[in-house]
Amino acid sequence: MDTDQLSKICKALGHPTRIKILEHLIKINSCVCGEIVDKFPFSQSTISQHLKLLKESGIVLGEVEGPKTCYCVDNAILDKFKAYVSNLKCGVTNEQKN
Amino acid sequence: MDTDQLSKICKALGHPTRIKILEHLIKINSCVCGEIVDKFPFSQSTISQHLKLLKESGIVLGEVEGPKTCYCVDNAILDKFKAYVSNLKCGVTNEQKN
DNA sequence: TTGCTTTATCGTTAATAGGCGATAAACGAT
DNA sequence: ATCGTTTATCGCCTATTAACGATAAAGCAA
Repeated sequence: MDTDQLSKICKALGHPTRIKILEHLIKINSCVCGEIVDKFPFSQSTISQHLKLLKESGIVLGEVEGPKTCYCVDNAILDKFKAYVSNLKCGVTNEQKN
Repeated sequence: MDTDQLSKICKALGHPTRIKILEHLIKINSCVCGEIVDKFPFSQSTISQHLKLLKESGIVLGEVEGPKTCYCVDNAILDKFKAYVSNLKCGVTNEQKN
């Protein structure tokens, strides 16, 4: 993961609602858009937009299932993100691979 | 660390230049603004603005030393940030304290 | 086909971000 | 008191974001 991709993920997580959506997806593993809409005090279009940004950052995947869309976390990307953040420490910070 | 604070830090890191500045600060531990300006292809005002955002997020501290300002990482906040991200995993995700 | 449900997109508005040059402010030195 | 250095802020412009309602699009059911 390079700086650009990391910054995109961070940007996607730079909004409390999107963090909560991500945490929700992690917790229940997979979720249809409408169920997420029900959990938050925003309109369907707003949540759809948040999901779009999360998807564009790569941290979330969306799969169309009939008329619905099922969202889930991309665990490979999440792991890379976590690894990058974990490695933010003195000296070793700038040498992590992938 | 709550969702709002986390989202602010993520937002601050939602730009590649600010991630690089943070990594630079981590690597050399402490740095005067001018030295950072020299390392990046942007104007002094732009870098100063980036530093301001990093400072407002809490991840970076700025200390005035005479005519200069010395920036360094707030390791307590950085550690909390890293802990929060590390705990983003199935089931346990939403239960971490401070 | 006609409808129903679900989700994505469009259009709008207000606010925020990113970049710059110019200027102000703070301080040390002369 | 003035100058030089360093950093912060202002003003400007453009681009992006956040929110909404309205509408389109996709698929299932009858």
